[in-house]
Amino acid sequence: MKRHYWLMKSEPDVFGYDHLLREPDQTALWDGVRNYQARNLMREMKVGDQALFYHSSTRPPHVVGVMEIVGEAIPDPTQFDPESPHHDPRSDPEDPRWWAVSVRALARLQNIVTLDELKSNPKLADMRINQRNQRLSIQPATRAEFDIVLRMGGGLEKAH
DNA sequence: GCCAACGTTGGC
DNA sequence: GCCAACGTTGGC
Repeated sequence: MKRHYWLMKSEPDVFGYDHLLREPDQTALWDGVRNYQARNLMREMKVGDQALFYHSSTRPPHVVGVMEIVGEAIPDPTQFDPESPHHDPRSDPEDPRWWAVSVRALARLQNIVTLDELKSNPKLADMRINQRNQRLSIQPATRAEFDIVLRMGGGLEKAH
């Protein structure tokens, strides 16, 4: 079965790579996604897929590490939680609107790869983040792009 | 804090 | 179905 590759954004102040490392088993539900395109992409994810963890809304924006998809999409529980900032009162529990995958931290990059570096590498010109629709919080990547970013980051750190 | 890009909502 | 108004994202 073919493994697919992704880029997933999160604000480090809200939920960064360090937060993921502190979770039990370094595993968390990627909840709170409230964009249909991003949701649809999450529903395509399979166990074993890998994703770049991208820190947005920070200076400089950058790729920080790599995650593995360890659980396919389930209904995002935060949509039904009135206390959650992601609560969606219009979502029907019988037909949930929002879904979330489980991710596990694999390893940090030796060095972060900044958005500027992603932009200035001609081999990454086709990456979504360098194009229209760049704001999508979940983006597909090719294996080649994934590998290039890892190389730009000096490879992965040894397991934590 | 600004604002461009883009998505969603809802009146018509 | 159109599109204006409004909301969100996220780099700068």
